[in-house]
Amino acid sequence: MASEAIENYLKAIYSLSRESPTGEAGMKAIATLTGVTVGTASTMVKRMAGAKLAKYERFGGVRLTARGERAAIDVQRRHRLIETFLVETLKLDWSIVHAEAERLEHAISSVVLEALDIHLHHPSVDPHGDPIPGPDGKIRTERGAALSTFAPGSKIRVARITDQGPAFLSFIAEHGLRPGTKAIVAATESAAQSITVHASGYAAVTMAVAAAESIICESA
Amino acid sequence: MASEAIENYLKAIYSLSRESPTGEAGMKAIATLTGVTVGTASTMVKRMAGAKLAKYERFGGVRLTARGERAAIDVQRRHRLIETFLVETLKLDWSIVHAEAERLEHAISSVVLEALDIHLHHPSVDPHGDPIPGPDGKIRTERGAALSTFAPGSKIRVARITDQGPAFLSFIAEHGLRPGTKAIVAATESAAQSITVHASGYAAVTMAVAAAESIICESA
DNA sequence: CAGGTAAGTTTGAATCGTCAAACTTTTTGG
DNA sequence: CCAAAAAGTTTGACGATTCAAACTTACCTG
Repeated sequence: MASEAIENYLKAIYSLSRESPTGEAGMKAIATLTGVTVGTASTMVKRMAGAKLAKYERFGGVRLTARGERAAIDVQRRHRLIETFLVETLKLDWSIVHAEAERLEHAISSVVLEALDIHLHHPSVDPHGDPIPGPDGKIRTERGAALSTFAPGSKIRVARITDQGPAFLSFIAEHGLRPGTKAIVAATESAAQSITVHASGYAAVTMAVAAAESIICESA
Repeated sequence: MASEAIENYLKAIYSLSRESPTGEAGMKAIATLTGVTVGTASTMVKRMAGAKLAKYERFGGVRLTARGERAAIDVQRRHRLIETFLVETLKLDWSIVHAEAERLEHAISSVVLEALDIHLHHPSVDPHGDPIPGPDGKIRTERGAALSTFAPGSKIRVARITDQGPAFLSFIAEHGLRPGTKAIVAATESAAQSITVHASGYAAVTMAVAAAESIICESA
C-alpha cells in the first residue's frame, strides 16, 4: 500500500491532471495542493516514478500511470464514502466533512469501507454531489455545466459543488444551493462580473462569476 | 497531539502498569506489546519522559504521568467507541473489530468521535464488555471476577472479555459466551486445569483455566 | 534575441521511528 | 556470594518525509 504521504500526492496529481488540457500536472501546483515545498514535491514525484505510480521527464509535466490512477481513484472512493457517512449517518455539517475525511481516508481498511458502502446503500454521489467511484474503480460519468454558463431566466438544478472550502459551502447552503435543489438564474451583470441566483424558499444571492464556476448545474 | 507511535506506547504502558502490582511497566513488556525491539522502546520511553508523558529512572520501571494517563485514556475511548460503532452500526463481526479500531483510533478527530458517541447513544461498554471512558476521562468502575474463580454450579453472567484475539473471540461466541449472556459453571477439573461452562441454548464448552482468566463474570 | 522571471532540480540537513549489535545493570539460582 | 541470565541502555545506521537554499532550465516579454 502507498503511504499516507504518497496517497496525498496521488490525489493531487490526479485532480490536477484531470483539469489540465494537457493531462499533466506541474510541480508547483502539486506542491501547493499538498502543502509542501516545490523541492519536496520534486523529490517525491521522482520516488513515485520509481514505484511506477507516476511518469515524468525532468522539467516536464507529471502524469499518473494506470496503477497510479487506480490508486488515486481508490483514495477518492474512500474519501467520498467517508464524507457521505459523516453527513448521512453522523449528521455532521457538510461544510466540515471534507477536512475530516482527509484524515480518515488513509486509515480505513477495505473491509470497513465496504461495510460503510452497504450501510449507506451504495450511494453514487457524495454530499457535494461528486460521484463516488465503484469498488472496481469505475466512475459514473457526470453531466452538467458551471452555473456561470447559464443565461438569466434559466431554470437549473444544482448537481455538484467543486469547491470544498467550508466558508463557500456554508454560504451557498444558506441560500439553498445544495446538490439536488432547484433554482432560477435571476440575472447576470457582466460589468460587475456577477450572477444572481434564486432558489425557491430562500433569498436570492449574487455572487462573482468566478465563484459560480464551482457550482455545476443541469437545466431543469 | 501525540504521534501515532507515541499513542501506541501510551496504550501499552497504560495497560501494563494497570495489571502490574507495582503500577509500573517493564521495557521488555512494552516492546513486546508494541511489536518493537527493546532498544526502540527504551529510546521512545526516554522521549516520552522528555515530553512529560511518562516518568522513569534508568533501569527502573516506567509509569505514566497524569498527562500521559489522560492521553492513554483518550486513545482507549476512541478505540472502544470505534469498536462499538463497527459492531453496532456496520454489523462487522466482533472478532475482527479490534484490529480495525487499532488503525482508525489514531485518525479520528474529537468532532467525529463525539458525533459517533451521540449516534451510538453514549454506550458505556464496548462489544467486548470493556468500559468506555467518558469524554472527561472518567471510567465507570467495573465489577466481576475471572470465570476461573467460580465454583461448579455457579450461575454467572458474562461481563467482559479481556482477550482481543479473533480466534478466542470466535471460539467463545460459538458457545454463547458474549458479554451479557448467562451460563452455568458445569464443572472444574483441577487435574486437567480445565473448566466447563454451559450457556443455555449452546453446547457446553471446556477450556483451560488459563483461558477462563480472560472471561470476566458476575454471579447471576 | 536577450534578459528576467517562473518553474523545476539538487543538495545538505533535520526529525521521526525503527533495527542490530555492543555494552551495562540487575536479578536470580545454586 | 557469585556467575549466568534477563533486562535495559547506547550507538550507529537507515528509510521516509520534509525544508531551505543554491543551482539549472524553460518560458515570456520587450
